[in-house]
Amino acid sequence: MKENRKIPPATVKRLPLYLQCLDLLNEDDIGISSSRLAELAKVNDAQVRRDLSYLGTLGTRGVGYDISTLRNQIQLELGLVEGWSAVIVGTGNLGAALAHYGGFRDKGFGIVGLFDDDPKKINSQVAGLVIKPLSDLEKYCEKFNVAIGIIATPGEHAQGVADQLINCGVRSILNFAPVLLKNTPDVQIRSVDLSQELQILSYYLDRPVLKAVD
Amino acid sequence: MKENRKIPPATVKRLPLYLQCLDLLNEDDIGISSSRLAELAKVNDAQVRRDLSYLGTLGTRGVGYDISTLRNQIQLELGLVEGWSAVIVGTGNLGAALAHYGGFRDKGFGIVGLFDDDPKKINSQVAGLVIKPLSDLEKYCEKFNVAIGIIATPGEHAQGVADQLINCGVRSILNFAPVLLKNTPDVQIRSVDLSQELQILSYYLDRPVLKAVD
DNA sequence: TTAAAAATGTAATAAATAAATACAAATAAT
DNA sequence: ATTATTTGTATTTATTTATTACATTTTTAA
Repeated sequence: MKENRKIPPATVKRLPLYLQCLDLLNEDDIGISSSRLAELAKVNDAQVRRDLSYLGTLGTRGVGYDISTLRNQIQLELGLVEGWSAVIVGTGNLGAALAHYGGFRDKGFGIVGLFDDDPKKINSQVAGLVIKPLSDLEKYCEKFNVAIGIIATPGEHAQGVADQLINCGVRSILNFAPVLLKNTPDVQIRSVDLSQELQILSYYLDRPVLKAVD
Repeated sequence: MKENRKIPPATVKRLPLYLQCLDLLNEDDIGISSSRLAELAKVNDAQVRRDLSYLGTLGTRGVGYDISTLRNQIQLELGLVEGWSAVIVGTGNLGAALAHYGGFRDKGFGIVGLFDDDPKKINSQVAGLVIKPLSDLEKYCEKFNVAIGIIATPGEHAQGVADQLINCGVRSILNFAPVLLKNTPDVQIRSVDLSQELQILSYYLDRPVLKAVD
């Protein structure tokens, strides 16, 4: 059980970034300073130290941080060592892209099931997994102790799918459908809306002076 | 030319959301109050009024907002009526998914080109578009006055592609590659890192009490 | 051995941002 | 004419985020 240290959301968001930056370093580097990491991540060096301090006392004064310790601690804090299982619901182009996406496995997530309700797709394979009907969802969730549901359905089915996932005990949802899902206590929902991202970009298109944040 | 009203980033981020909510309304509804819109978008009603006030005086006191006026003004402000052209670079699963994704066209963005440097892919078709080599990028950007570049390549090619896009006059980039792109003056870069999203979700997995923001 | 340089950890501060409150002004309904 | 509704916005409050500053620790080098 993790301690109940509360890490500010802005910091949580930067932790994966730091992890990414660490991967850019030479294999044989063993230490890194906050200022170097700050440079790679494009943030202030005090910010790096403050962020990392939430994970404990990881560095050595006058020396810096040990890279592998740092990597381990960030992974630990983010919960990347538990080997969470995930399912993908919706196997259109986006669902298929997500199923093929190697970045999930690299970070310790295992895609254990692909679901769709189109009879033409059921039993066909994508990324080495057989597409199953949604009626099999509960069975899978129990069998694999699925923690994360990834929704890649059309908007109109997303809420129904979310309800089913939650019903099967899934506590975290990554939603790619362009809808605002109802939020449920104790269920974490994160949405990525591709079209909204483009719309935001569009606002700044005319305005080279303004600075987009986030 | 748009006025130089500066809209707070948080508001800019909610505008596409309001647009999405308006699409949920009945065809024959003609008006909506800030409180109803707030309910749909799950924000405070004063927040809605404040956000909308950045676009001008759109509502009528005692009455509410005219839906079509609202929709038009938000679209105008976000620059969704200019019909921006976009290209997608990288035609793996994600690139293909993006090419097929209807949400872009719905919002007025036109995908005018698909690029890849894999000789096996060049000249094949995806979503009705012929995949072209990167060497054709400049020609396309001129011909279609491309404003937006969408990067869906592996991480290691992303920076090079970004440089090429910028070189061709593209001022806005939506990056799906898991790398932090160098930022260039007057170029807007927005990144969506699928794996990072999942990592953030993972942090909150154990901690049903904590609240994820953004 | 001592002093200087390098680097972390964190308290304190400052800045930025966002949300909520409150209410005058305008409109509609009765 | 009166009451209810609803916007627009000034003001306040709260929250979050980022920065500064510096004591502390370690290493290096004279």
